[in-house]
Amino acid sequence: MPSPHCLPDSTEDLCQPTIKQSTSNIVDGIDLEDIREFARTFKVRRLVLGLTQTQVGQALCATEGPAYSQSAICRFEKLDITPRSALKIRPVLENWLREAEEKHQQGNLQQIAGMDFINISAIGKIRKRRTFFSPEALVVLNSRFEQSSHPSGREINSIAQEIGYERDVVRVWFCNKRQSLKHCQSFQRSRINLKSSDSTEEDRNSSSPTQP
Amino acid sequence: MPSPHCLPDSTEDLCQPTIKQSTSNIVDGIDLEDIREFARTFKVRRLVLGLTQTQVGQALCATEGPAYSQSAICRFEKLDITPRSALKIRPVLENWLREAEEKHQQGNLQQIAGMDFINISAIGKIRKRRTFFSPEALVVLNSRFEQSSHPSGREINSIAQEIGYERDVVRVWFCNKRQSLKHCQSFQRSRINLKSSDSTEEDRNSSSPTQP
DNA sequence: ATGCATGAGGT
DNA sequence: ACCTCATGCAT
DNA sequence: ATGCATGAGGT
DNA sequence: ACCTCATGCAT
Repeated sequence: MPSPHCLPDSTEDLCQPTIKQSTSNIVDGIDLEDIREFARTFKVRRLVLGLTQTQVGQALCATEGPAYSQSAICRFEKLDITPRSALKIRPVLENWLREAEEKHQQGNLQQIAGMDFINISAIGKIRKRRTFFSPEALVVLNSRFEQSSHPSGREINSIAQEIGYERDVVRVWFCNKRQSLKHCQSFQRSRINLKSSDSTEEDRNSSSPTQP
Repeated sequence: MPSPHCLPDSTEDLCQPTIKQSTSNIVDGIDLEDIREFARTFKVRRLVLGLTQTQVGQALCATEGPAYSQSAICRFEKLDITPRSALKIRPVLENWLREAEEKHQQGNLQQIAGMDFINISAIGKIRKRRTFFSPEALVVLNSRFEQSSHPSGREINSIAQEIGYERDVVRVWFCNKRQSLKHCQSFQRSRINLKSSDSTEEDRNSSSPTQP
């Protein structure tokens, strides 16, 4: 398990970079380059089979082992996941792909993708409807986040009241915001690149937005 | 040429839908299904060659015929273009692909992608730096756009002043906003779908955002 | 492809 | 009662 | 992949 | 002087 609590309010630092953003080739004894190559060929072979990410996800539901959603497959192909996650998903996709290609060799063109599901939901708890924040609310949320990424309970109450959304929805927004920021380490990395020799253009066009 | 001026301020209507969003199979005598299939196999074969969209774009620069940027290739593969555009790009990609695969059959693995360009810019006019609008400015712009998608010269002046950006940058924002909206026709199309029979849940969770 | 929601596991 | 992390649903 | 910029062609 | 449309650059 990695160390906990490594976001000390400065918008810097990172815990679990995604593979895509990692520059090194081996992390925690995991060969990232190997995973990168598999992700690439997986995508090619999936497309050759003529299948969408959604279809693969449905097909996985029909197998014995663990299943993954379209979202997970999308993130795997983009390498938008931590090495640890990739290590879990990879064998599942690998095994499924092998079997799918075998069936394809024979003529079972129909049997590869899972049947179109008759969405058997309506079982168990109903999931809360997704909240959409208005642009105005997002302005407030983001500016509050810049002030403090870990607002206290009282602060959350006040923010929720200000923008007119449920308290818990605001709390979760901060959780998700923190989580997504962790995957954004590559922010401002290679800056000293080769450019035009003079700095004239650099000065001429200040990118400061407020200048009425 | 299609009819001009078909955005009568109601956020409805559409002139040039993209192929992706078109539901019919033939438009203006162009076989969309045919283009869809080519786009799919183009992507597969590009990936089999191990090339990125960027590399294809660079390779096209090295050929005689017309060249296209990575952006154009991306939009073609996603079918995020009008049928008319697709008809222009398609033969270019088709010819390039054939030649690339021939070279690949022989062993010229290196010669397929264009050489890494030593970006010979700094010739001719310098392009204006891209403007980034702050979330606050976007809130204003979008609300003004809802009021009127074709603000007069005076109105543009006043908006520019209000948000503190150059007048022309604001004008162009409205142009681009109108343009991108045209490609968004599929907004609210299939609404009468099969759902849970009762309407209880429909009422319980009003999606109106402001409810403090 | 991505933003909000869930749930397991932890303090 | 909060958090993180992996992951999914619905867009 | 996508938002702002450019330029051709048009009123 | 405005517009649309196709397209590119830089993110």
